Amino acid sequence: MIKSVEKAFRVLEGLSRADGPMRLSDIARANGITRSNAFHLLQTLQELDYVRQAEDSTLYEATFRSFEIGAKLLSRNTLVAVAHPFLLRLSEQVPENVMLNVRDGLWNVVADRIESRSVVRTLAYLGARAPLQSVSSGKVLLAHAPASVIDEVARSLVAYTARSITDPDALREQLARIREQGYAVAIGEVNEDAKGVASPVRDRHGDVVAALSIAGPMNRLGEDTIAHYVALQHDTIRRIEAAWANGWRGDAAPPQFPGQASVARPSSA
Amino acid sequence: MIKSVEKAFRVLEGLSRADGPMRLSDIARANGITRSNAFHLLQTLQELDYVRQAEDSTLYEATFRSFEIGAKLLSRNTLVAVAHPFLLRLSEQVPENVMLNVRDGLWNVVADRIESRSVVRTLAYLGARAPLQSVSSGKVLLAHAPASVIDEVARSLVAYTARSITDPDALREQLARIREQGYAVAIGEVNEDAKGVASPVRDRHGDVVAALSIAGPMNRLGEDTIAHYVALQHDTIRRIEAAWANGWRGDAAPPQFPGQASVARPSSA
DNA sequence: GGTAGTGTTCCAATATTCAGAACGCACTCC
DNA sequence: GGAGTGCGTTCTGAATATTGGAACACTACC
Repeated sequence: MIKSVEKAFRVLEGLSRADGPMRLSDIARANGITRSNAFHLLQTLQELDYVRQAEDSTLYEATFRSFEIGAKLLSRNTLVAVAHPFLLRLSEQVPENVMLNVRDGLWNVVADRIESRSVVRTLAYLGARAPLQSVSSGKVLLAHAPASVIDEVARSLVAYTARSITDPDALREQLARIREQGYAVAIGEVNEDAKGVASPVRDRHGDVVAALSIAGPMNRLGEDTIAHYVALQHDTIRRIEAAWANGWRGDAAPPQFPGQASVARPSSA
Repeated sequence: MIKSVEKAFRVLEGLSRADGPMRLSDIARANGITRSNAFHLLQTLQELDYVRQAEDSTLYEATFRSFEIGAKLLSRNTLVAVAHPFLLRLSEQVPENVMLNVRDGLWNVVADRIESRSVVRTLAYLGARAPLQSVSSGKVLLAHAPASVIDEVARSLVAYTARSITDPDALREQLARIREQGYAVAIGEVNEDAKGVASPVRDRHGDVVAALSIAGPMNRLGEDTIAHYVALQHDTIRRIEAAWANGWRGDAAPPQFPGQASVARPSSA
């Protein structure tokens, strides 16, 4: 573990989480490092363009460059591009957030999302992470994940709310049921008032690569509604899979500009 | 400039740009470092959860964690959240990509985007960066940026295509016109076949904080169409500004999970 | 079964990084 | 107005963290 690298990322993460530009001293304090150390780290991050000093001020803030790394990752994911219009269509038929989720290690990540037009809605920011076992889409992804992943999750179950699953066997049973019925439901396992339904999206080999989910406040998602949403999801997924299988290969590489994350050339060879 | 930090970011950027998992040796070569050095860097990034070894393989790939940093940045931007539904509405009236852009230093960044349903469309992945002077939204943002920013851009004009602006005075003139007429057009200045229109979005103080843009293939965007789109944009922007000014304060903080980018506590105080 | 390449481990040497002190500056509070 | 506090930044020397190279076990390919 290279220490300075760890510190740099911690500092950057801290800045991205802050709700405004931060002072050097506070950054140093928050990360338990000296001011001069923080200064060096920030200067480096600044040269790399991940951090900027707010205009004519000495405060530091994160730039959107870090967004670029992750976004590039997503744009490579042709599924997200293919699915987007279908999500839109689905979103028009449903007064809740519609999301496309992928598994990232032991996490559920929101890869795309259409916000509901309702005023009351659940939180679902793009890129949001949640433990696999605690959200509906995560359960779907987990149910179809390699055994090693399931084992690891089962080994480390923690309760986030009263409804969280904590018994490994109960989890495995639930996953089996999800595989059988083709969808998963999560009720207030992360957020007390939230409820969600999710169904698996498969690639042409039949492997589950994503989960389409609909989530909203508990009281709007009764049993009948859920059943209706599952039907809508399966219908949408059928279309997505067809469009994807139809050889849609994604856009060509986006244009590159100088200074934009260029690869260092090997100096010798 | 802390070298190990720089290398770490270069490696991560490289991985995010690659179109699949990479081998250690190739990573080392691509960054001009030794294998053992690359190994240490990757191991660190792995512990920090920015990099993962593809299942039962020795290949390395970037995780979506980097996406999280950037996404958090965006989610903090309440404008993006407020504007999203309005972008959707606009997108229904227009067969092109609809984008919300913000300025990040000297770059135009796509902060939100609704993809067009048309088959032929321009590239617009979320988080994409382009030089300010070369895209329509960037021109709008530049036109309303502090003088220091304009100066810096004017000082370093480079031609990306034949149509790129290279004369500083011409640029300033164009910016003045943009401020006057309330919108900007860019024609094939980045991508030969692409054309875009953009208009400024202001906060309650009247400062320009974003640009709403519509972009598509050249042949679909004639003069009349442009005029029509500008009208639609201004209409949409009026609604966005109203909704935003109406004290919409964004969602509460999203739930946090352990292990998720936790802040190191100061050890002493 | 040799050769070439790999990912990984180990070690020692030194270049790199860091803590601390020092400085000028902007504030605040008497 | 002047002492005092806390700031961002610079500098320096000490030492530690980082790095390159050699070595290893493995695999893949002739």
